[in-house]
Amino acid sequence: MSRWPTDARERLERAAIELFQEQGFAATTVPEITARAGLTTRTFHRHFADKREVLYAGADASGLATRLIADAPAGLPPLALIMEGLRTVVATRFEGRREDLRVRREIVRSDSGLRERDLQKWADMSAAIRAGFTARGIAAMRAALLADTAVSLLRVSLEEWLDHDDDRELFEIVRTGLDAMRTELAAG
Amino acid sequence: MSRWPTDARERLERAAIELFQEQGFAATTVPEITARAGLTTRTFHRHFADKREVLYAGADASGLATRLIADAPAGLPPLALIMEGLRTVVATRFEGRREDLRVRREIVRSDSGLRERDLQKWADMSAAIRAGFTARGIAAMRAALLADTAVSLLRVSLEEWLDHDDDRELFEIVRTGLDAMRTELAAG
DNA sequence: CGCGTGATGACATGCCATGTCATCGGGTAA
DNA sequence: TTACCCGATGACATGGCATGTCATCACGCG
Repeated sequence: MSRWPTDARERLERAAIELFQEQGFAATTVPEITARAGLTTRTFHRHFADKREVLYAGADASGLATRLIADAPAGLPPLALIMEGLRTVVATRFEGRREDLRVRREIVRSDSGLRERDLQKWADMSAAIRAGFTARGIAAMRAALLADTAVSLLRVSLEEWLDHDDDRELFEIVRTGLDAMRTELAAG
Repeated sequence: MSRWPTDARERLERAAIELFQEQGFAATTVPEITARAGLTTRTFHRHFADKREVLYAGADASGLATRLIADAPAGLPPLALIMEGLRTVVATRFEGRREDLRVRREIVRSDSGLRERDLQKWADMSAAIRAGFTARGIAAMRAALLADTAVSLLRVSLEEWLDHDDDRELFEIVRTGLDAMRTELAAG
């Protein structure tokens, strides 16, 4: 055992999300969070770069994307790789967490700073995918377009999934989105 | 004539960008900017919501996108509308400003907060396009995917254009990008 | 000629983020 | 066992951003 309970980070995270739900993100101060967690402000910023980052603790979709691309069979075409990757991401990070994700989405929507941070996280994921593709020898611009397409597909599908309450599976929506893009681009 | 020179906003903008180039964004304080412009901090925040926003004064690509979609002929297919819109945006906002845009890009790249703000601006543009499409009767998810595709095309092409120094025109790169996406999606 | 209006200045405040140093328990090696 | 190092936290201080509030003052309008 350590001198302090070892779950400081988790306590801060729980306290923060509770307070965000109770009072809103902007109305919650860092001292309030640390008071509820029994810690100090300085310690909060040792665990999280800023007040927004606490909402993304343990997310790291970029790391997962990097691994999935690196581990994919060499011959797999990029688009197939993307769909396989999205299937895994959906299964491990989204499926079964719909209510939790709705709560988080409401908090993010309520604050402009959080919306910007959210965009940054998606951009990080896109950058990771792009890097994975360039590492596989795909040209820069093609890799960037593929990465953006993958992220857009996932993000738009996620919104659709959270908006509605039917029992469509998220990945099914992703596949529908891909078909939509296909016909859109083929037609023009 | 007014009591004060009427160009307060422009003076602030010029002073800010000068200082950002001289010392960097983070190292420049709002009082420094206002001192150079001969104004006060409070006045700065009357013209710009925050220190980052000064870099996007008079940009408003979202407004342009909204107008372009609203004014487009009713029968025009979405993808054709996008390419026509991108041609206009490129011509009126980007073409001929390559060096200026490179300077701004360097400033944005240097600061994480600015990178997030930049993403927000692109997201605003995507939202404007999406709204324009839904107003034309296109279903929500299809509109969102189209909007993201348009913005991604523009953004990736812009990066390519700024990265290189040949005399390829920006819109030519956009067209190449569209072709790349087409073959990508058709192949898989 | 007096008054409203709009832009600015002056002042104060709350909070975020961060640098620095002290403290203290636990693990490690001699 | 003991002495020492390490890592996590507390305590304190500081700089800067963003914003609320009220006063000031020229201009134009009736």
